[in-house]
Amino acid sequence: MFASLNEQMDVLKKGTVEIIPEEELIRKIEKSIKDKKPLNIKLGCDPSVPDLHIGHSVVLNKLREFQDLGHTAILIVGDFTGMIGDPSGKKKTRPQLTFEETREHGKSYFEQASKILSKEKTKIVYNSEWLSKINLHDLIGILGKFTVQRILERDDFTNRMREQVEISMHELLYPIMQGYDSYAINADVELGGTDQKFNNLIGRDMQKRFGKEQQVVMLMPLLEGTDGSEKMSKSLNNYIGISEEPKNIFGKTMSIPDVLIMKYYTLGTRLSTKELNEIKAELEKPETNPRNLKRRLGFELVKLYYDEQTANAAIEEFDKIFIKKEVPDEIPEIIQKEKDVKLINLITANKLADSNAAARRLIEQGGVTIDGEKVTDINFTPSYKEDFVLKVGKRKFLKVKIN
RNA sequence: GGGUAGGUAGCGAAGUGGUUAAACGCAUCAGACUGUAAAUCUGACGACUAAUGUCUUCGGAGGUUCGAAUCCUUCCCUACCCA
Repeated sequence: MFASLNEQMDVLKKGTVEIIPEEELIRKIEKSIKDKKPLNIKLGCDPSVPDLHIGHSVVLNKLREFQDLGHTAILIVGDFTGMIGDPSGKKKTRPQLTFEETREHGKSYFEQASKILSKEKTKIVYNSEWLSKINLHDLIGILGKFTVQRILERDDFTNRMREQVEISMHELLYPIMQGYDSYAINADVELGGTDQKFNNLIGRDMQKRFGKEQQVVMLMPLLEGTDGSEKMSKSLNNYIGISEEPKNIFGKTMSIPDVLIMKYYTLGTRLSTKELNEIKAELEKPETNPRNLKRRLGFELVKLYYDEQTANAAIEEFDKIFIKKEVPDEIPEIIQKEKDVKLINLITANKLADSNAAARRLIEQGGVTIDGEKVTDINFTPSYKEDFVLKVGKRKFLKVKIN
């Protein structure tokens, strides 16, 4: 029923940065094959994030691969820890969420994650189940097993100390609580991004200190966003959301720098090692135009979250707008009744620009066309005699109908 | 509780009485080019206005002044040192 050790390790090591310790994972898998018992794979999800993006998909894809190998995914919704906020990679204290908010986000996280995970093989638990039951007495017992130095060791805290940025008391507890989760659910393996190394290792410590078998920590790389430098995140607006419209998933993929193509293939899709090697070879050929591989990447991503047909349609639309510079098939329409509205006001009223000043700037800079004709007069008023297509900037279209 | 340094546009960071809607960098947007929402180059980047111009903004509130991000009073917030 389980794949062989080598097959499993091949899949699991794909794209993975670090396995701590690898021998222990091998041992666990051997034992699982022998006893026909799946491993518990823990993934903590952060309910402060309402929308999942390709960056989150990196660990989720790995978790899916574990599932495909027969193991059990345990998704821990950090509804309790979410009230603290993970200090990982943060320069500031996070805003604290209420319990209700974390619950809601947790639900939506699971719904979105289901696009990647196999629902039947996913156990979903909320860490408030056990964390809310810990009283101060228990907490003192747990805290006594760790030292201040051990907690302050982590980079984020060290940096914040150095840069004189505040650290709130409750943030120190975050790794402890997350580590306690591993103990509570008997995790065999904990998956996480490399920024989770510290937290995940505390989980290992925690299990050891309470006399349990220790989890193996598996770390996945962090995926850079479409800007090519920063980690993908919603706040930096360099993300590709997995629930976004197909044309946006595709378009945003086309905007990643060429150097990231291979990384996105490896971490964002679930192509096999063999397929990845083929793409890599192709990419390295001097006669290859990277654009074509980026197109295929965009196709694969849309296919993953929608289907093949939608993916093809997304390519077509992209070509139409950006290569042939034509008008897409489906664009928003309005019916314009008033006849003496100036173009500037028409643009602002339909939210194609934030303010009249912005609309004026767009016209001045040559970013506005009517039926393909560039408009440069900022005082222009359309005649409103027949329907026309208004294009503002690179990708905002509006069909104005006269009734 | 005492002391010190701070809080400036989406972010970072200049500016310490008037030519400051506020340098510069990043981000963003537009144009040119192309292999594309890549790269590069050019430009724009508070709001209203056809324009001259007007209004709002430098943690909050009040004040001094012809004139304040800049001076005074008071309040709020943060870091560091001492206790």
